[in-house]
Amino acid sequence: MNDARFRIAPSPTGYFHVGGARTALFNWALARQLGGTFVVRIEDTDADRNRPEWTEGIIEALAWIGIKASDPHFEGPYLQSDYTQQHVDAAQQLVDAGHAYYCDMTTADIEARHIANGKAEGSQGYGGWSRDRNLGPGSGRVIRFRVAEGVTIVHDEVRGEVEFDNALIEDFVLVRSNGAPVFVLANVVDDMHMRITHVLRAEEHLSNTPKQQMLWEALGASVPVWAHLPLLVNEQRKKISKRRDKVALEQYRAEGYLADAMVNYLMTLGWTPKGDEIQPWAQMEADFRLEDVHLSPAFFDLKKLAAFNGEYIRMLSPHAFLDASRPWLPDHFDESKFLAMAPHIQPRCVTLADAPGVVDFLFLAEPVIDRDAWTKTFAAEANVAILRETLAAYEALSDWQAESLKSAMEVVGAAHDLKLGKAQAPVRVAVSGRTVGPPLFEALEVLGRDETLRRLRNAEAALD
RNA sequence: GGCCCGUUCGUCUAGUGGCCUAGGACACCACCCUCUCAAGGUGGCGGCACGGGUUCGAAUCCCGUACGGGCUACCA
Repeated sequence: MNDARFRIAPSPTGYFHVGGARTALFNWALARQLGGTFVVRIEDTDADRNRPEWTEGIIEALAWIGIKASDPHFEGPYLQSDYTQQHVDAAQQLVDAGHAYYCDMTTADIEARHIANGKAEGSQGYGGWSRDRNLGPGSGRVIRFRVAEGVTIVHDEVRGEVEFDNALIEDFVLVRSNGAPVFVLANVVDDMHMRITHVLRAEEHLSNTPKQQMLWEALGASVPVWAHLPLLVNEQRKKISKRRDKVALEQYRAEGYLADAMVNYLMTLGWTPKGDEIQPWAQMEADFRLEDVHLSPAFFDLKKLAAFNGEYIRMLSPHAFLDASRPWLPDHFDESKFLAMAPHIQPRCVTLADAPGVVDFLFLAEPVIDRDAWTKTFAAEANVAILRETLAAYEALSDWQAESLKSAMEVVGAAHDLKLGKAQAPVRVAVSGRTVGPPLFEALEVLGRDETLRRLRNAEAALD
């Protein structure tokens, strides 16, 4: 394990954001590729958003996408709230060194001062009015950072050099009047204490990077490698958010997306795998480079995700497919039947949740009849006749193989001058209740002679 | 409003001055295959935001404009 240390710093919100998952994956790929460490720090300083079980949820979500707490490269989770004293101490250190000062002005005071200075109501920015008042600690007082003059240049591994004019950065709050440290401070102090060397995070943080860089320097440390990743946006080109979009990783999992498909798709958001875009994790982990990360936002495209998922479902072995599908399957069913049909089910699924719909008729005591399909199919007299004739032919069949079932039906169809495509319809509806489904004769073979004949007789009786 | 970032087919992208008549994938359309539906195969549709430079030559470099987004809290 070398000195390269990466981190993700999610705030506990009750779910794990797909954007956070993408950031985690990029960090994880690099940490492992470089032989470094990936640390997880839960940023729970906002007391309103803090539930112990949410941390567990984050760890579980990470494990699902392959970031296992048991991996030697994994470290944590740490809770930011455990380090509050360090944050406060750092703020005091900054005050002592003259990099920060106390201020007793409230938001209303600042607003009033703006108006008194002839500025418009709602004017923004704090004028550094308490800078030289030499206030000491006291109730209702915050600690603000004294922003020096000049410019701050952020060296970003993906965006190059980004320059910020310090004059445009107000003396920001480090510690609230209630004594609670603010995000920028806590984030930097923790990163320093955890010896973080690489900060890869979403682009939304680029704007407060100069503030953080000033803190690193004022605290006497050398800044980490910065890398701001392109935002994940929706069709409106806005940052995907809980309010507007489906962002919970857990929800995709619950809907039947495979972890491998999700991981592969997430990796393509802001980076392009070498060669085919469908790639095993090990390959992407080896190929990932910060310099290849894209600059423009990535649209989180559900259709593309679905395509990836379908692709991954088709790659599964029958047994792996069965295991993955279990949560969506009935409590009791004939696994050998499912396994026999698996190669026919897989190409018909976009998510694992689609699996039961394709083959449930094989396991149910009675097929669920789609009334429209039934009515439409048997409105044709010929179809009723075909059903009867097929039943008779099947009763007389000496074996029960897909090939024989197919041949027998071809004979019946030919008598009506119909191709198989048309002739199979009434039997499919009678047995499965639907007009669409897996290959019929293979399904009948799996369903078995007795059950098939029983359903055909039931259908015949229902038509009388 | 200010600051910052970005801009190649509908979407994700390849492309780092000549290999570009701009390649691939998803989506869409057509055809083929086919027992339905899928899957698969073949083909098609479709793009360098705009305007100026630089250069023998620009999607690639520079400037401007437009558009989109992010940030602008005693949220994280």
